[in-house]
Amino acid sequence: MAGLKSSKQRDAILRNLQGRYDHPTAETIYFDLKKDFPALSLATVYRNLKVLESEGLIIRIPGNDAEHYDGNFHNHYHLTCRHCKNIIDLEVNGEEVINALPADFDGEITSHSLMFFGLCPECAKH
Amino acid sequence: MAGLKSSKQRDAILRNLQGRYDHPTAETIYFDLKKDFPALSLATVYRNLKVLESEGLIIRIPGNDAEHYDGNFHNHYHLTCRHCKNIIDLEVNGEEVINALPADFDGEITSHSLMFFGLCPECAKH
DNA sequence: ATGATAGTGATAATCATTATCATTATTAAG
DNA sequence: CTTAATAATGATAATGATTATCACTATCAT
Repeated sequence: MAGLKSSKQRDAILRNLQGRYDHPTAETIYFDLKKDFPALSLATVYRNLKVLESEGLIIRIPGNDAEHYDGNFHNHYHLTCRHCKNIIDLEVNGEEVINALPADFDGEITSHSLMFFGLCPECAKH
Repeated sequence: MAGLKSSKQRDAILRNLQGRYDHPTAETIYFDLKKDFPALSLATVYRNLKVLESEGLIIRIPGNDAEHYDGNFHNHYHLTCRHCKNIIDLEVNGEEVINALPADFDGEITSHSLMFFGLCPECAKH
């Protein structure tokens, strides 16, 4: 990888993200890792989230307030619930999403992110 | 509409957004409307973009830096180009996107936004 | 071992977005 | 046509997430 040296902090951030199924913000990860790395700096978390994202190891989910991150993106289809404001994972047939693109599109697609808006099953019950 | 009074500024913001096919930020709209409303405040633009969005008249496209807005969303499928950083519209078969949802999903979907990442046709040519 | 360079922690700086507030515009009712 | 209620505005201060900076440390190829 182009000019990247390994770092315990970066590894820990990636492992943290891969070991959970919610979509934390930089700050959430920061407080979480403070237990293992008391000297950890918030700036380091932000820095490495950017690096990990550009390496394609995690994805960024733009939220209303802060950026959220996801380290388990075999599927990255999300629903933001307008009631409880949570961002939940959705199972989606990715094949069909790709097929929705016109055949003559001549750009280059490396990934995609499908975001649904509405109510999560929990809130839909009222 | 619940407790909304009409305002020239809000109308102008909506018309501006509907009359263009790029995806401007609040600031871009602000400078654009300054010509017609010299006294316009940036806060007014931000305020009304929020109102218009919650009324479902425009959509918000989270960008890398600032929020972008779109007033022509018969389709709201976008590609963010990793090279030129532009956000361009894509023609997409929305039917197939909806079909990608599992039949037994019991939440409620009101809208969706499909974002592709990669290179726009222009940048793909190098 | 060592030199080159990427990474870190601390903190200041940035800057998009919000909140506040006195004033003005809009609207419905008398 | 007043008037009272309240939403909207413009100006600006405040907020808060993200970045930049910098002195120092860790990593790694040679």
